[in-house]
Amino acid sequence: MARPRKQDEKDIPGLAIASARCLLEKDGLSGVTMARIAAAVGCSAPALYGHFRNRDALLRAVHDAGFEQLVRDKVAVAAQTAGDPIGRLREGGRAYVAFALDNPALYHLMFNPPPLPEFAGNPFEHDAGMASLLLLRRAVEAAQAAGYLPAEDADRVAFILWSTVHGAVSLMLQNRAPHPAADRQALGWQVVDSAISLITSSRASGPSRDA
Amino acid sequence: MARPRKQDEKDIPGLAIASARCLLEKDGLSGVTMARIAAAVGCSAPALYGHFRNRDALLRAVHDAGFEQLVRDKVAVAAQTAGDPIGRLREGGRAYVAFALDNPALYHLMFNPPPLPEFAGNPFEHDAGMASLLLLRRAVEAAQAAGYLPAEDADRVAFILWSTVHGAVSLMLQNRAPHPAADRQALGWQVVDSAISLITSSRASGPSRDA
DNA sequence: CAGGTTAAATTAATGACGTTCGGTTTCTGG
DNA sequence: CCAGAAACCGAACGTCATTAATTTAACCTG
Repeated sequence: MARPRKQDEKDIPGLAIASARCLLEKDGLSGVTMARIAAAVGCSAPALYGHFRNRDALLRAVHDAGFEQLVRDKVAVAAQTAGDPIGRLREGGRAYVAFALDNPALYHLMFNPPPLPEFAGNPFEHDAGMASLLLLRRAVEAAQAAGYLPAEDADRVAFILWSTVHGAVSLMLQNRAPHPAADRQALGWQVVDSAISLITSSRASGPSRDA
Repeated sequence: MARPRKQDEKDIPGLAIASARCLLEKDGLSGVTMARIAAAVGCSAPALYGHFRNRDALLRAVHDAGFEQLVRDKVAVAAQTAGDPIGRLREGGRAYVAFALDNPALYHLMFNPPPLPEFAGNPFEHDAGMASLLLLRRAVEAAQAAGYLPAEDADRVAFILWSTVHGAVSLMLQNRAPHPAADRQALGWQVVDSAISLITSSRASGPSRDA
């Protein structure tokens, strides 16, 4: 019972991430213990330390895997909305809402990641979440090419759109939306539409901000 | 060394909440341990259990205290903006941004509260956060009385405004805003102004949503 | 004012968890 | 076939939240 035979090799990193994600949705973050992950993988807890520096690093890997799936979802939407920048923004936003509502605990982890001292110096470079912002910025730039918000900074517009939708699903996942029992997806879609109206209403008149 | 003399009585609940809040901003959530809180209060760790059911309950008290301060801040703003609904929304939003940026760890706790099984059945009734939403809704209703967004549901508009600003400060506090080194307060104010433009741009034409 | 009950702490103990250590088995390169 | 590296396990350690047993002060009740 030490090193396994080659035929018995297991993909411990992959299984650990998948098991942790499963435990996360089932029992919440505090239910994700090294011992339980190991039991689900079929190894001992110390074996996980051969593949992840510590528990936070494993959770960070789950976090990254979540963003990778989110990016995949958004790329799939983008492929179906070529030539329609506003439609792409709308469908991308709806995919985002669906992802958050389908994976609430994972979404929570993605936006409340464990602090990683090794990356503290430059979180921007190592954060998988920024890839998803890049996709959004490209969609905003496409909308600008179609005549919307011509004078605005695409990064800033993308940030505001992301803020609105992220804020809404965050509040919904904590039962802080009005009428908590009501249909969450419908509310999420309304928020997406309101955010997009910030852009669509701009074609006739310039933005009305004053800062 | 058991029960203290009356002259030595301490306000353990109050001191514990204040100490926990101080530790929270200094060392993060994982630095807030019962032993450290007790040391700061000047008592032993088990003594805290006479005033709080467990650590989560103590953190929930910190969470509630944070919302109480936030509401105080917003009430102070409201007192200075009587008769100017749009100005009240703008200044209220700026006060919100300032609170979040001044108390980042507390803000994080307020919007990622520990799960309380005893209140799981009806979080709406027991959540101090909802009081702050009520203030916002009143401001929206005042704006509607002044002719903005006449046909919209005030709850829904308030939720969207809150979502936008909350989402933006949440992302900023995690270094997920563009240009992370730039002035955060300025970006927060821009977001507030953009959100308010959703309302101000509505007086001429109705909302352009389609859901 | 004596004596018993309650209240509010204390120290000690328990149990779960993350993590490290030492040893054992298997793989790999010569 | 053999040395060394790699991968894993069981046991052990330290920290932390929480509970148990105990002590002392305050509060009645006569």
